[in-house]
Amino acid sequence: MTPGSKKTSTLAGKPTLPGGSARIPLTGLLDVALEAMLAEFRVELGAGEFSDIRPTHGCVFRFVKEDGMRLTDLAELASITKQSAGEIVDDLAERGYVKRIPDPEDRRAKLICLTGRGEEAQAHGFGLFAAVEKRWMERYGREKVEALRATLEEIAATEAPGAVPELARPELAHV
Amino acid sequence: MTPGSKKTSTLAGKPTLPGGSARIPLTGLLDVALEAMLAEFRVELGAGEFSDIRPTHGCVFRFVKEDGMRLTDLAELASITKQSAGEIVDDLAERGYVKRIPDPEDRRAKLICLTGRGEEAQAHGFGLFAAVEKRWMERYGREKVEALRATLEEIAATEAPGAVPELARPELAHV
DNA sequence: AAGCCTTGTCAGGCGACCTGACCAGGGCAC
DNA sequence: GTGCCCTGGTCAGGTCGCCTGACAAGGCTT
Repeated sequence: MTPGSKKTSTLAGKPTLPGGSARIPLTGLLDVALEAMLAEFRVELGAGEFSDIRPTHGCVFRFVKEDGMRLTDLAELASITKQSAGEIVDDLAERGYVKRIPDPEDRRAKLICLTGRGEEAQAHGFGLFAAVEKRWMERYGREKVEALRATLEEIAATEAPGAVPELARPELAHV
Repeated sequence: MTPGSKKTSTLAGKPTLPGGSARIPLTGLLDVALEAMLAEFRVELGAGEFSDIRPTHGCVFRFVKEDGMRLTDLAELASITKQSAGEIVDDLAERGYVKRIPDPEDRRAKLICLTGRGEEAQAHGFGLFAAVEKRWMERYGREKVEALRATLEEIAATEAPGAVPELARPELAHV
């Protein structure tokens, strides 16, 4: 395995305990699955038109609202400081994926919005994620992957309702 | 959500697509579940006797073999460079969790071994992981968590057989 | 208008990785 | 045996993604 294949969230698991009867911690399994999926995603993202998008940029595409969002709110959602968020947004702005427009309601604030190219990139990335998931259904069975998703959706809605808003509000799930 | 609650693997998901019908990428769900579990683990680890163990150290406890392991092999398993692995091992050695003993078969090499305290820490961490999983069974239902584990074990055995050796060799699973 | 919160930026620092260069020891070919 | 190349580990230096601290500009309350 090549270094640079992205860090594995450490402390995440441990194969065998001296006794021999050990189960691998669930965290280790989640980590392996996550990294494997992300690896496929990154390969495809890197091969396409939007290859200058780095993992760090993800928080913007992941959380920014359609009609723009303040830096402070973005930082809050992404669980990073506003300084870090600002840096990421700067970078994405230089690359033409987002722009800052003045917030009409507060002259201190700016709304971070995707540009046209930004929306293309978002849709592209989203499509890649869907493609990877489809491939995994073929690889492991549709039912298994769907059951996996269902359980994880329940967990995510409980553990991080802020990060997955529509799961926390079921009435929006069938729009 | 406080910054410092550990980075969320970015690029991992995105709630709603302009259209509205979006599914959150599986990566985003895996990420939320993983981070939530690790958060519980870290709180408990930080509260106990082994609070000086940092996430980075995990790769050692996760991968080191009972009878020792060469740095190069550890680095390979953990998907990091041997330089990075060396730094981590240094740190853990200063804290008394591992020691390097000369490899009898190759005078260039040293075997990285857990000390007594290291083994205690490993067992402790392992116990914490089991406790978190048990709590999740109570929270989400035993069957769901077990199904989750079963699917993830299959995925892990396929995607990263090296990192989860005994899953890749089913004959060892029932020792 | 005074004082106190916010919004976002500037400056500086740190941890966890990386690449490149290197030495000591091993494993051949000859 | 003596070159010669390969491998295990270390030293040096750099990058990236995040952090804390300090602060100016604008809003809100009294």
